[in-house]
Amino acid sequence: MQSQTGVASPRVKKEEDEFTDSSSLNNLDSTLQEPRDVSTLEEEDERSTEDEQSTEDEDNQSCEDAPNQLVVYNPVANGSGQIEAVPDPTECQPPPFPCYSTPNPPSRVLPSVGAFTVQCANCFKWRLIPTKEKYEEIRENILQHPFVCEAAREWRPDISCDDAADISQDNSRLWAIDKPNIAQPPPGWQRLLRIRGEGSTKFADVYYAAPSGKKLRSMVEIQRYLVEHPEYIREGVTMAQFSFQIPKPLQENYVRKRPARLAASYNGTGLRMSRPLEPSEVNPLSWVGPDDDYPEFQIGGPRLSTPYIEAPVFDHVAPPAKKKARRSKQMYSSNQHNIKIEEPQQSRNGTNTYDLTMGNFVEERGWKEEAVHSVTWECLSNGLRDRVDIHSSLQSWIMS
DNA sequence: GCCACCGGTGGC
DNA sequence: GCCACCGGTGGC
Repeated sequence: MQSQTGVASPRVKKEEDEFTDSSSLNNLDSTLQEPRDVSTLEEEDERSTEDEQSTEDEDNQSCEDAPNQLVVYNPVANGSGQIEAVPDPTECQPPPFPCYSTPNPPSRVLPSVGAFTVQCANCFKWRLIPTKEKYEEIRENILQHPFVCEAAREWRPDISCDDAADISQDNSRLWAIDKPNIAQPPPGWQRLLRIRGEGSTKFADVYYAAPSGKKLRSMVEIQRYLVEHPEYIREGVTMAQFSFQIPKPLQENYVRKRPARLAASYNGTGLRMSRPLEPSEVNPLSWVGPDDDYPEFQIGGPRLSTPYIEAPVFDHVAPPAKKKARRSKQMYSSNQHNIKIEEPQQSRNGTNTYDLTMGNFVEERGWKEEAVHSVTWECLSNGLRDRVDIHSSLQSWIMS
């Protein structure tokens, strides 16, 4: 995750936002654009935040393309988590809160989820999702049922792909990519996501709040709780309805890296196996610059990891071949393609070809999802220039 | 005393 | 490096 996004939000309260994350997947469509999926925004109920605004779409559309109506969640105005329709946002300005553009400004204010957005699989524009519940519903089957703008007509009757994106990634916000297909919590249960402060060892924590209010923080605790409260099991609650997968922040270095363990750096001979490769050594995508330079790189892409207990994943989303299967940056097992990677614009190094599977490529250190979104994939193995696009990603932007 | 939050670690 | 898990603890 290279792309970083700054964020900022003047949020003052700590929160418990939940943020559902999403992630994107790859698909093999051959479209011209990079598809991204969804992102939503949302905020936790009781907590308040400030309004948000939408910004131009990520396709670099201009402000003039602002939609006639945006769905903005205004936690202050209504803490219920409902969204507020804002007619004709004429300006595409940054959110009204302070910018978090500096790399890692210290902050003791816990960030919170400001919005959930989902990317349309057809036009790749990001659409704000009005409520966390709706977001969770979309996310649950995002792989099987990619989100499209038309689906937003449920809360925005006239929306279509012709409308400008509701929001785009920029430095004014911290973005995070959610995992796809995370089951909706059982009725009466709440899936809570708490974003940790910058510089923490983890980006966030997921908790489940049982109907009783009891908070559970791991599958082990869930299981134990269900055993102790068989009534839930009788009601149909199953372990498959829980997932502690957390979203990934797009801002680089948001999470403090854990010092490398000594043993891991050496092979049996005592020789250092390899130093961490600099992104630039490994892949051209590492050149991806700051968001400002490459706004399109900010989109979180598909995080092809396999959901914990979750539902099925696309076949071609090769199970993140556990990293151990990584022989080198290039060779992977099944699903392999010779992929030519081009930076769409501002290329600093032309085109490069790699033997990578989509999934594993995404797993490569350094780039991951955003990178996938920002490149053009060409399948060279069959002589065609098919584009390999990501079509479903979910993301949230975090308010701090 | 509780608990939200953070840190650390074992396993992969 | 990532993830799941859980212990510790500061603030209430």
